[in-house]
Amino acid sequence: MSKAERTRQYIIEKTAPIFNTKGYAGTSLHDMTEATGLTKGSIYGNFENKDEVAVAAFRHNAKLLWSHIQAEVNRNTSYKEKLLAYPKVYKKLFSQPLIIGGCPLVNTATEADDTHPLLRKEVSQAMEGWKKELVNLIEKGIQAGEFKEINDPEQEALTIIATIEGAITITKLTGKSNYLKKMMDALQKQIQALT
Amino acid sequence: MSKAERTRQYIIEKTAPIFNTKGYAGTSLHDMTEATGLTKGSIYGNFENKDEVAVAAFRHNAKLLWSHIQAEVNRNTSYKEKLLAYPKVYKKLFSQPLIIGGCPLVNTATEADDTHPLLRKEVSQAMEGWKKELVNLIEKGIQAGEFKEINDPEQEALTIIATIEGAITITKLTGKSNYLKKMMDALQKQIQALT
DNA sequence: TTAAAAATATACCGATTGGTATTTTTACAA
DNA sequence: TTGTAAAAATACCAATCGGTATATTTTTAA
Repeated sequence: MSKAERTRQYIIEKTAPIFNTKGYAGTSLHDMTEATGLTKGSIYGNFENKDEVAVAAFRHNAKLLWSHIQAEVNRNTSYKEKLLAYPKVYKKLFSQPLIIGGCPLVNTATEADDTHPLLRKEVSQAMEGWKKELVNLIEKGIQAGEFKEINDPEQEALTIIATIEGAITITKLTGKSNYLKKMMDALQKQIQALT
Repeated sequence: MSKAERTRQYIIEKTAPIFNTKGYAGTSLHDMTEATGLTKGSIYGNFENKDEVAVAAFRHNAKLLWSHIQAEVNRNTSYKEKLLAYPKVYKKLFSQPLIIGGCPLVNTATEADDTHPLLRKEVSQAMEGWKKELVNLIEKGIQAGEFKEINDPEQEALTIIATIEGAITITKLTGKSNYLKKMMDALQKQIQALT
């Protein structure tokens, strides 16, 4: 890895938490130089502009969260247990944050949808990927005879995502971790009901 | 209503949609003068600072949404139908937006949680109020014999809110209105299951 | 109708914004 | 070890940021 590649990675890692907490519009170049200890010249030597850093930072955050979830999903063999990995992971995610500032999908989605087409597309693709993964787990679960017949696996997948995303929003806002627990418990029951 | 009071109201009404789409950090004084046709001097003659306008704008948006929902809730007499008013209203809210920029609760919550204590408190109170209202409807429904015994009405209320908030986020992000329909259909089924 | 008060506009402030041209330093291959 | 290319720092830019003191206009009550 060349010096430039290392610096690029370093900038992404240091700025990613800031973009996730302050948002795209709320994060300034000054925030970025402060977090990295580098100068503007250095940052702009490695990135075209703020946009490019923001997109890279989002990808970094999303990848971090995704691999963390996948590790828990892959730990289980049954499709039911694989699905249950989601509420299990998210239940811990508030008290033991993997990524500071909350879920990058929710944060970036709400800010970028009206204002930042590039970032929006990025988040949208991640969201669709997540949905696809859940639909896949549900369909495989049906084929394996674990789940009963479900007319619309996509509906089920979307509802699971919505509950998780909504739960994170509510919990971060109110600061009440028992709210998160209650909602993830409800989600567990919902998944149990698929069998 | 004095001239000042009318202007104050005018500023709130004109800036509220902008704050809801661009966010607090993303809305500039220039945006505000442009939307109102007024000058900075005029705005600052009626408001202390940008914060005060932002809070007033949020309250305006939240009130607009709330009264719209309550109108639909109050149209029904049974508690089940009152609860079903929520998915019914939100199903329409994407194609026929009442407030441009989406749900002010989600938008403001995700931006303000880490950055704007004043606004955060405001949104948090609105969220708790919504939860309280749902818990109330569920408990009354149990008392009236419409719903079966539910150990934790708060859990049910929180999950309903999470599903709605998550659904809005996903739909606004992807732009797919059939996603919203599917999730609200699922929510309807969930409410039906309470009986 | 008029004069004081209230509301609005004008003109300005320093600080910060994102971004860049140029110089200096550092990395690295020969 | 040294020369050169790459990377980083410095110094700067115009534009915009939120905010304010002051001047002007418009309400509004007498």
